[in-house]
Amino acid sequence: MSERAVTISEVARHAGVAVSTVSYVLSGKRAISADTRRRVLDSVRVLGYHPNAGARALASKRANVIALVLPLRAGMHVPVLMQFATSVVTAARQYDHDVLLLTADEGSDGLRRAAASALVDGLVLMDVELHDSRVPLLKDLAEPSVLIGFPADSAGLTCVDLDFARAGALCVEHLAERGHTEVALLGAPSVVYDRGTGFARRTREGFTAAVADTGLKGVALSCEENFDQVSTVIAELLDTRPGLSGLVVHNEAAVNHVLGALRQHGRRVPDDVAVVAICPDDIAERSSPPLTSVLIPAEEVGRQAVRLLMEKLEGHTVPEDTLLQPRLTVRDST
Amino acid sequence: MSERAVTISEVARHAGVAVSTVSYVLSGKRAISADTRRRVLDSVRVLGYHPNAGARALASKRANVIALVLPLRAGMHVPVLMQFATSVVTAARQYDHDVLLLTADEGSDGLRRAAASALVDGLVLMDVELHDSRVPLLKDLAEPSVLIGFPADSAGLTCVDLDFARAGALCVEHLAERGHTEVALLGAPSVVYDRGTGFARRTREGFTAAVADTGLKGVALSCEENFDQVSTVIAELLDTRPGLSGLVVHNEAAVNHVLGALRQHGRRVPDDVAVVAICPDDIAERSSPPLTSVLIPAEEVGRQAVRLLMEKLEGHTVPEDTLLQPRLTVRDST
DNA sequence: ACCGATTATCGAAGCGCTTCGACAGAGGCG
DNA sequence: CGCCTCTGTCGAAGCGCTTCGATAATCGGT
Repeated sequence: MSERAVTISEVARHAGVAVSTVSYVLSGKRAISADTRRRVLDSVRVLGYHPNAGARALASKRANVIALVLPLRAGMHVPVLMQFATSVVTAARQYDHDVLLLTADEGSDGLRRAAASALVDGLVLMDVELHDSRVPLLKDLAEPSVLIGFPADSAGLTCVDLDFARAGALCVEHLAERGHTEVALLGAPSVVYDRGTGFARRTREGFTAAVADTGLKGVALSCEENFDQVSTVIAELLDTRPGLSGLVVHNEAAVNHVLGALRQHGRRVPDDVAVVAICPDDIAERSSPPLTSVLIPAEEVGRQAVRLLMEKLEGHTVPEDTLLQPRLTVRDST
Repeated sequence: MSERAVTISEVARHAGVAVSTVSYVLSGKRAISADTRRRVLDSVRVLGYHPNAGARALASKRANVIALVLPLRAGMHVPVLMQFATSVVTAARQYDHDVLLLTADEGSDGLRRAAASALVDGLVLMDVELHDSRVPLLKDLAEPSVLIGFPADSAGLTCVDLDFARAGALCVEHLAERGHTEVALLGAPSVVYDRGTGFARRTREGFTAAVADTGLKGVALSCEENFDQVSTVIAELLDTRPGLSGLVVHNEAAVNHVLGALRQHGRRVPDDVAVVAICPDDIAERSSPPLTSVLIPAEEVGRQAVRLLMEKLEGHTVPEDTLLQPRLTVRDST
């Protein structure tokens, strides 16, 4: 156990200056002579001074903490969510902010509490539904917020996400270029569509529209996450659609089951059936064969979300919608 | 955007009492007449008062926030980590605390900063290695901490975890009871063992000891997480050990690959090979066939970690080691 | 050599809360 | 009835920091 915490006044005394001078050295909000600055910084180092977060928050009305609101809903792929979360934390630290983790079980009250108590300066919300109960609250809060994902009506909100519609279309276009004429989308579990989760629906819309545009035959299905169900769906698909030769899989948990089921049914990838996935690179690379895929740029999304939030905290206005363009990486499955 | 935040003095004025009286009503630290209490609570409700977290932290020297230190290392199964994290958050809220999320990229400095600035009152560390660089720092900090997992030398620390050695043994004993005479452990990726992650090694030790105790033949292998490598390992195993009929799998990401590989090699589960997994119930239940398994009681571990931390924050002494007993659920794979 | 502008620093007033000691008033006891 | 003990409430003193306005020192221009 170490001794009592060092305060700013001890630093001031040690450096032979006023408390306010130390504060200005640390914040850089007023000009300070090089000599004084050095003396102060030396004292800070020698004494091991760390500003008290509570005092700072009280005096400056800025906690330097943002909330990350992360409900963990059924059917969501947790590793991807954690990629977002990690990049939010990393980005926040670059702006000298910390991250408070809020989960689902308090519901919207958690947001209200954290905001009203000035625990946090702003909010990043993940796993946004089309009709998300947290959204009305956001407009009520004094604190700025950024959503990762789009609700049905995003007017007045700041939202960031991969352009999933475009991603879905991109997969279809790739298969079309490879000469496939009949394709299928295996999407999220049905519960995710039912809940109205934006990204799942938008991928499906992009897929469907692109199928129409390119003149292919195509069908979009939901896809559960256990092997037997995947195997059944694949069997049916192969059975009822003999012309089918291209598969788009937008379901991280099921993607390996899909490959397993194709193997089980004697289909080779990519010779008999081509597969494009929308999933993180590590999953695509680790599959057998490695999958052609559109990755979800979680790191970039998280970083942008934080950047936008920081802009809003500065009082700047920011674009409402930020859609990141998907990129397709060709591997061995198409 | 809502109006300026309500302060305690506005509540006091509204209720016709002193500021300190409001404080005592809210904290319950002094006796207050029923009548006054009611008036104050009414005013709190009417005005929508939320105490300012910074001011409270400054005056009381308690931030009511704990840090959750969660490095996301390669080879760790993220959904399981998130189960821990979620239960830590939920449990913390029950003690009226919030959770600050710290990740790896700041290293130990993040801990030091959060602790020294009084941002947090205590720490919960996850993903502990046998020789964890964060551990020496902990003994230096004034703030109490609890580890989820055990380092090599846990003396002076408070640690909670599933008794993985016992879990490994339990799986072997179950297979022995079922009459199997030759078994294998498929464990974590080799990088996890190399890093010296406690839970992987302890499971292996428990497995090995139990194999010796029960007089079975057995081998413990590490296990990578892509299908081809799993398939190769399984093939070798079946080839070189014709008597092998029991498998213990301690690798959430590989467990489905193991089943796929057995299927590929024409082995039926459980008729030809019995499989016991150490993994969350949802994975075990969703597999085909549903797996006999020992689950990792993430919710319980997280809850205990928080409970112990809160005890320490109260100044109580707590046991150094808390090992939760594993329980095996029999399903269709053995 | 003097004046106004500029630069560097200081002191003090809060930020909103908790907590300590003080103190009225009520109640119990001899 | 006086004294003492509780109860319930109040006022004030911080907690450690930021920020505002004031002031002293410095400087260039004439």
